[in-house]
Amino acid sequence: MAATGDGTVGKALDVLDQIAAFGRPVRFSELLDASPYPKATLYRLVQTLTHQGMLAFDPDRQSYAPGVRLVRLAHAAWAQSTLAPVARPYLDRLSASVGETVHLAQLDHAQVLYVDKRNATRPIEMFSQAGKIGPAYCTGVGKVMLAFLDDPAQEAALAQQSFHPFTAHTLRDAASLRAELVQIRAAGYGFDREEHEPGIICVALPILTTGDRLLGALSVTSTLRRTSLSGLELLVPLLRDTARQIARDAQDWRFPDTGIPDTSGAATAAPLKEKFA
Amino acid sequence: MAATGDGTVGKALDVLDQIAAFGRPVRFSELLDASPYPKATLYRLVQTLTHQGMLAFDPDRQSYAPGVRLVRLAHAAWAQSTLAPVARPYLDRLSASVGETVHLAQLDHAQVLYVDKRNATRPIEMFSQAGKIGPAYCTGVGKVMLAFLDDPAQEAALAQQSFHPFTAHTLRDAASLRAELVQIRAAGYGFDREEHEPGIICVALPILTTGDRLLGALSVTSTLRRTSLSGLELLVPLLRDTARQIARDAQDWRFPDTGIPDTSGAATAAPLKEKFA
DNA sequence: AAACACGGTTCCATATAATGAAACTACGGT
DNA sequence: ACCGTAGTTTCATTATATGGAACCGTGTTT
Repeated sequence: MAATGDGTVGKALDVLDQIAAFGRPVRFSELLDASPYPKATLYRLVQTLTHQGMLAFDPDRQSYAPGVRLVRLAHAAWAQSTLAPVARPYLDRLSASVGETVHLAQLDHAQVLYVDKRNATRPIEMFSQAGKIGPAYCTGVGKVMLAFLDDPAQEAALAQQSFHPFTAHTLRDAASLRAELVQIRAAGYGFDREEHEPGIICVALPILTTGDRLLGALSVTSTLRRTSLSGLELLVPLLRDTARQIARDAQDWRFPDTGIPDTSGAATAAPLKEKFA
Repeated sequence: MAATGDGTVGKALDVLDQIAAFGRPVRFSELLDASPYPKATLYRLVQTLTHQGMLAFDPDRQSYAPGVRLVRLAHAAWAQSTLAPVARPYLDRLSASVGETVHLAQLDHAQVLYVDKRNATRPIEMFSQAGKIGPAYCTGVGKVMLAFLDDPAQEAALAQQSFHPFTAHTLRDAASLRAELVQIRAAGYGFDREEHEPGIICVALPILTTGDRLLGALSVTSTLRRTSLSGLELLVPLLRDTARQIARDAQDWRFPDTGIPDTSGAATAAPLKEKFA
């Protein structure tokens, strides 16, 4: 984690992460126990974040949770900095044609970050699932993305995997994972062989630019009751097409007119430019 | 906007907001033009944010956009600090029974923040996703929420409305809005009469605690081609039930055991507690 | 009831980090 | 080679964050 180090802002964001990691509202003292910062400092950081709407304080429960301002900000992030908006129509199409759960993921801090998803039955596009993170070493999308990282990045990422044994099939160490990554790289796709949840399997492909830079990954998930690894493997050509199309669009992805000085209609850019005593 | 004022962190978050508001990647100089901060200061703020993953820098385009770390953080915020997780099953049920677009919203800085959504079975393409914000004075959920704010809060919120005339039906000023809010408060529900988009109408209800504290709002949206205001009005009883159920659940909403000292299994809380020279 | 412990909040002298004017560098154009 | 624009670094100054300790309010123990 490249975190702490950039002054006060870094510390504040640390605290924010820490609170988010709890996954539930936390009391100040709980935070303090787990924090490297002294009481008064932590207190002020939390105050500032709360005041800024990055944290929400529940007076009843006397506890802090990530605030709604994050949801607002994240929408912008999701719409601009993830593959989701580009990939959307392709995911829809893919989802319609395979009828199974489809995931779109990117790599973030050596972890899998799901940025979009299609359920077998119902299409829902937002971060009820998008925004969720998962382990890289035991998911289809995770392994595939690791496989297509360049060597230094891959090593760095491997070093950060926890290798928690979720199932009997979970890879146990960096060595076996490394071996599989080689295979994945050669094949161009990979599987999750019940490594994360028993009975759940998936096939995944990387989304690569023409220059082989890793953008993300795509997967179709199912259960052993419904299909098999070789069944999923039949989807590879379709997935490969989809991935390629997404990659192509992602490269073309230009945002409207950075030249024209934005004399459009409604409020787009922020006002600001006032004094700030 | 309660923003600027809390030191460096406040400024950094200002900048983040500003960038998010652009809605597209921005160059440093564009930012500078719209920023109250001097070059060097802004530069360092942006650097810090980028280094922290709150911003993403695209070297090709030489521009900044909100970063993926926000998506991760927002997932936690969405799951913990919005009505969405509580309301989910009720929205599903409502959506299934009315077959029209359903929105769940909360109020954030006098604006509407959509926190969840169900698409119509025959979807109409329009705005909105979770995390998206919208105006309060010309949407069903917005007006309904304003109506059930207590007086000082309502006045504060009214003062922040822009009254941009989206359509011929958009309310033009605080006076006419205030008049309608009184009616809405009396009726217990409100409409959007093509005030935001031509042809689009909706009926909305507040979600209130037993103590009449405003939690959020719920709406069903449709088009004039498919139904009418009186058609939508027929849904009010169903919506009222749904809103009440959500409110009830939201109040019961207790998070697991703030008492037990968390000696559970996997990695939940953050590590930290290391030195930070 | 007094003493205590605990979570939370405020103080204040000090250390540290942020500031911003100006100087500098890297490009792209001419 | 020259200029202009966009982005980056420097450095003395100033403002801000820091954190040990004291303080407050509330619930608990003796």
